[in-house]
Amino acid sequence: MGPIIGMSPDKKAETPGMQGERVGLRGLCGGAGTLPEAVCGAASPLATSLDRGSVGSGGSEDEELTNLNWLHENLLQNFTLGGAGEAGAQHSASPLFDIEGNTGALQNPPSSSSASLSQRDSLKSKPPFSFSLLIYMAIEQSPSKSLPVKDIYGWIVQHFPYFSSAPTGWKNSVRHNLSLNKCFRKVERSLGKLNGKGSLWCVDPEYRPNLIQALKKQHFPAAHAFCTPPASPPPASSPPATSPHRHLFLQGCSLKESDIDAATAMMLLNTAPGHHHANPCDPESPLDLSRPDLVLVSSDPNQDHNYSSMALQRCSSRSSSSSLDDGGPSPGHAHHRPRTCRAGSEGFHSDEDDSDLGDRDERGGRPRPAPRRSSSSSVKHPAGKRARRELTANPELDEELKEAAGSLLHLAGIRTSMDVNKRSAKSKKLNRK
DNA sequence: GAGCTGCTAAACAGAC
DNA sequence: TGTCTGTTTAGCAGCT
Repeated sequence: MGPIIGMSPDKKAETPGMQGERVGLRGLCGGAGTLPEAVCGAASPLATSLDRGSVGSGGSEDEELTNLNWLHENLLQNFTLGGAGEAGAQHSASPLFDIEGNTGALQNPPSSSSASLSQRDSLKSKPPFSFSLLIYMAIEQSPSKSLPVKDIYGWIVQHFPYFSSAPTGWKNSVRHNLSLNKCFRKVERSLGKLNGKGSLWCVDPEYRPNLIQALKKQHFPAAHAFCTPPASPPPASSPPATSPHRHLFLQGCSLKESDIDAATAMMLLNTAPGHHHANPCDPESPLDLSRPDLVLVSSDPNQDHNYSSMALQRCSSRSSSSSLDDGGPSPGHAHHRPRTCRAGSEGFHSDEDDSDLGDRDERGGRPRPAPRRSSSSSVKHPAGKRARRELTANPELDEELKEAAGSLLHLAGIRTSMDVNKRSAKSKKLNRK
């Protein structure tokens, strides 16, 4: 996978403030970077960045420091503030949350220091994340693990004020990413689409590891902020986009600092105990979020674990390219449609057999989508997928179905992926011998 | 230099 | 009708 650092080094003259953050995280963490590895190292990147950020705010900080500031200001602030910082997060000049948990920082007007000036400047900088990661973060931070495009916009704008003043082209990019990126799946919003147009978008669990790995590669130091619980819990009325942090705080502290990075932080969003909950803040959500069985992407840790375990295994067995788009499944794994969720349904892939009929495009086996203007049909697909996914959300039932389907297909002479896996395993063993 | 990846812009059509 | 949404294509640039 290529430059996942995203917001790729600019090709054009962009909004002011871009030049300072051009170096990006790669510049930070690159071995040849001007900053020592300690900045990106596992020892205490957060403290380092904070120290540097605070020290460097007054003077001849280089671009890397600017980036650290950016990380500090944008991410630490927005993430650690959580729901409590909702109002503040909407304003680029919102005060930082003290990493030590001291909310006293909230009392200090940001305009009182020179650092706040740089904060405001950097907040208008383009974040060093690719759109796919931004979307991923937005979706992952939603309680329902699914968001409509509009909410994704909102999340991005809220957490990255750069986009609030940026030309609207980025929205096109977001939509483009949602459509094109296999990591994101469209979900039927509800029966009848009572709540506006568009669908919900969720992260394909199968590709979540890819996204996580992409985040990992960013060495997102601010993720360590997830370890720092806020002094006061966010209000219950905290918006869905930030509420998951509460869970993050709960679990993050038990982890080694060195083990925590953006990826794990994001994972914690999903694995924090008791994470699954309804979305009280999203009355519009037609999904009954309190019922994980109805939620396409379950937020239940166990469910999700089972749900994506196979995908994880597969992803781990895949090439380490960590491509968001195409780090995807090996050719052996049928992926007829990018958004088709196959995670957790290994061996129950009757759809795989009928799929792959279409040719794949040049990018890593992603099937070329249906002819143009097929959006309506593609929208209808998730229903079947959802049903399948809901079935697979129950491991026992899933196993039964797998076996039943496997038996039927076996009788019919169709080799299921389960069989394929078994055979491949056998063949591997034989080959080793 | 090729291939891959990501970003951007544009066009188009359907849904609301 | 206008806006939003989703899809697709194309071009460009950076990285490996």
